[in-house]
Amino acid sequence: MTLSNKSTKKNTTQQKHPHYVDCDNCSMQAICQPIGSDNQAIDLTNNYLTRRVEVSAEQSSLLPKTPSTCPTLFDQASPLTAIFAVCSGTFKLCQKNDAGIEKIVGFRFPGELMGEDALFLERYNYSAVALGDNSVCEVFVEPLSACSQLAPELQQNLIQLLTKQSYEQQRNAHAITGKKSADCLLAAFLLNICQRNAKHSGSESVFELTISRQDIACFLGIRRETLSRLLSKFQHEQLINLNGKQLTLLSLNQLKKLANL
Amino acid sequence: MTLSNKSTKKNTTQQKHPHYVDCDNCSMQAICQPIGSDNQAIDLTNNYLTRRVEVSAEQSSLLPKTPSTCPTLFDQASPLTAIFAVCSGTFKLCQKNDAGIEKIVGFRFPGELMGEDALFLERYNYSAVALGDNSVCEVFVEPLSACSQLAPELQQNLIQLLTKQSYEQQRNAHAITGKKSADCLLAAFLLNICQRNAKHSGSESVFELTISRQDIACFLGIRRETLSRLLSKFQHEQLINLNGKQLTLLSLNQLKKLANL
DNA sequence: GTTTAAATTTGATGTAGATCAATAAAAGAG
DNA sequence: CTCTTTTATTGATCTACATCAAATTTAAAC
Repeated sequence: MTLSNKSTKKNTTQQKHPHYVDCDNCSMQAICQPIGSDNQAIDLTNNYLTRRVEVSAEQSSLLPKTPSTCPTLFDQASPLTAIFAVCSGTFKLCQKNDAGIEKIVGFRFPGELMGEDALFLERYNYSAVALGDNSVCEVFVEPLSACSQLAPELQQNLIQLLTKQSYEQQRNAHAITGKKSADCLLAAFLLNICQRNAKHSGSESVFELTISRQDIACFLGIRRETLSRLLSKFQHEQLINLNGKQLTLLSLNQLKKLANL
Repeated sequence: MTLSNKSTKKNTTQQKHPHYVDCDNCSMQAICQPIGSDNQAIDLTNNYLTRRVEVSAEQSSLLPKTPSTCPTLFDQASPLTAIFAVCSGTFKLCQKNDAGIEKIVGFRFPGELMGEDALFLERYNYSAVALGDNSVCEVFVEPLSACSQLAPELQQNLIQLLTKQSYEQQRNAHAITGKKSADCLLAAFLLNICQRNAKHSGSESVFELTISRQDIACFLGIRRETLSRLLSKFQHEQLINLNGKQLTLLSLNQLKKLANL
């Protein structure tokens, strides 16, 4: 187990999110494990890594709830200081275009990265907002860069991480874009989020949907009314079941058929 | 000038594409220039780089014209051997999903990369097809990898290249996805391709459109009939002019307004 | 608990773009 | 050059989704 005592303590004080990701299933793994496979492995990670930092709505509970005090991990266009891996909870990634119109460009679940695509411009490409009480691992870029100059293996791992991310990014984009009908789009989305959460939620077909209808609709590029109608339709057709926030996919096969066609 | 004599010769024997990209404007630059800024710079590039390879429809002119003999640079799912930069011409990138439905996931213009996102899986994620008579620079991955083990600076440059690509990829995706109306989508697309070609075509508002209507429509996710109607509408509204393959954007401002809203 | 506000669902109607169908214009073949 | 095939444009209709509007549920505030 790679967690420090401090982190474990945090885990016991807050039980709302039982689904912490294993380090083994985390995309950050390439750069946050001690390098070298022998017994004399050096652990450089202390220089740049902080594990399980909480990012919660409660952090700012004393302040009035305005958009500016919402639980934002980092803001679009601000200078890159660290890249993050989600430990628990869900984040939404928002991007404003030149015209100032805000769009949700993605969601991040445990084991997934945020901010790593800012390494080029050294400014974040989107804002990351916590949906509920979340936690993240934080990798500070400056010391990471310094360490990777010294350790070729770390640098190699960083390349591996970046190429993997590039691939994942494209794959997720492809899962959504180019779907014609809204049915198709929604089916693809539901399958996508359940699959991405399968490893730590324990099931491929059950997921706690903390994302609001508004946010899902915005991400998919449809109206919330349309989304609502479709969810109802899917439920009537026994494709899914929605019980509060608990989403269950009842027929993976039928959903896949819908999503691919 | 960084081109070899051989390359320059090729340039004179084939005049159909006057718009070869400058190496200075090419995304491959980080890894295809001699490293070290001093006079004793070593040139490792001979080990893995071949400049200006032609990829043309004419290559296979003796064979019957079937889809299988079309000028494909590489095929989706085949093992990664090299990554490419476009020197001249236009490529379309096609991707088949699990259901076997083919989609155009992008176009590549001079100075842009192809196949670099295959470094993780070591298999190409899409097929690259030349539209007309094109040329590319070819970087063989195995020797590149070997060289980068020896030269930390090259490895650093490779990281830079990958992070830049990740950023560009996301930016281009964002330019297209999430646009509601087809007008908006088309305006964004026209601006995008003209901008990406501005440096080597010499103009931000003129572009030789070698891509077929079918391919554009497929990429944008609309029907060719709709595309046709929109192009006619744009022409009536004096937003663009189409003369054969010559596309001219008549009002960048109005197009931008259309694209952003 | 009650009250208020926000989020979600359901209903009625309008419109953008798909689909079907027919020309028209380019591009190849001989 | 003519003939054939492919690609692009224009027209008529149909449908999925957006939009406007109201009801209902859920969550937050007190």
